[in-house]
Amino acid sequence: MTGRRYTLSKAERLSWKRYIDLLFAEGESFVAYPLRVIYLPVEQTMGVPVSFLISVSKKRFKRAVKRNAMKRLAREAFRLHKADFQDVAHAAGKELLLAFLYLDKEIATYADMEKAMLKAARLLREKLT
RNA sequence: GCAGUCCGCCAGUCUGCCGCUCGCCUCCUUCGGGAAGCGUGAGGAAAGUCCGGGCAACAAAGGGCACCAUAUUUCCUAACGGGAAGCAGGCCGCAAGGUUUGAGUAACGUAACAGAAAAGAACCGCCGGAGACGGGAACCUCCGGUAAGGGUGAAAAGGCGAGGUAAGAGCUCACCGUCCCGCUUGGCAACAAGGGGAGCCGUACGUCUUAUGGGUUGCAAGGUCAUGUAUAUCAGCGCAUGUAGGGCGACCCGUCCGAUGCUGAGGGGUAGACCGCUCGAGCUUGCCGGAGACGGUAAGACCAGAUAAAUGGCAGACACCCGGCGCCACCCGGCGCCAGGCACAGAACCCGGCUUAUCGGUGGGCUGCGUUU
Repeated sequence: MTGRRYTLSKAERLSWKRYIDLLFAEGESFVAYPLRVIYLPVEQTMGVPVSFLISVSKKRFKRAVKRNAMKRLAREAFRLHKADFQDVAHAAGKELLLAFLYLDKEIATYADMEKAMLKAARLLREKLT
């Protein structure tokens, strides 16, 4: 097998209430518009280098279809650039908990989302090194 | 052919790369899982959560009152406040057809503005009589009759014609309308048509009355397993001559109970996992019954089960729609190029409805108008 595999397993999706509470309580945040990123480096617990969640507020998109569309876009962007985040975590010697909150009130395109995700990875690298 | 109307159907398609859910199967495994292959994966409204059920937990002797909902007839259905076909009245349309209302009225209340008056109605008008003088007429005043006419209003005391009268009036008569009937015919029925009788006490809304129905909460229901931490309880050990402390007792003696520590067992239970969970008042096709909603029957297939919540992203091609330009054409229109658009909307326990949102495409029935034979 050559190159990276762009998969996204269940373990990489943050779903445990305990860790979500921990992340929102103790994590630090910055904005890579239209995303707000909340992050928290933790000791080896999850078994994967990076786990994440995406949230789109009901306030900004009333219809479930639009919320889902934004979450899918963000998820795709993360999936295709997951390696960047994994490198950061590896460099810091810890595991990363991440939350992406969508801030805009308008529907974004994939290109916008990809740009935001790359920016987020870059900023995160600066913060942790 | 154009315009309209009703009932249906569809809800972009294909290819490549990357990815997700669940199932089957093979292999690997540090038993957590991982890898390859095959299959599978949103709607007509999945929506709003407005009705009705199933299912679940809890509650519950029986009856009455109150509260809420419903209210023409027959049928359909598991059930419904839903649906089908009717009935009666109103409104819209040339028509096909659409739309809306529908238990009862004994009693009580309200009916703005306008108008004399909103229920036992005289403002104007019409008519008669009386009033000073021989009589008459007009005007005026008073008394009385009159609901035909005027005007107001959403609504004015059955309509219209004739007779009748001082003028009028169902006062009388014909027709129409209304109400009544142990009537006749048709219809399961609401009701319709006919016959006979009555000279004819309005309408809307609310209170009210009658009939029928209604226990509460919802799958975050409810159940199973249960790591870590703390802990009820029990056992053993330790601490005591059974200590500190407490009960009996006025007090002493006595007697009974008995912590705090450690180890183990262990009930409830948090995170989390699993069941509930998807085979069903189901779906597809055919046939039969029915005017229809719908019912019956035969065959076939298994058709989402996610859970910080899968069904997606990127690229390209085609189809469709709208706009612009060019060419062809008498017209309807056709072809090419360019740019843009391609709806409403995402299962969350499951069904039956209702309501609301929706770019567009398409099939059939019927109606009106036009044309041809």
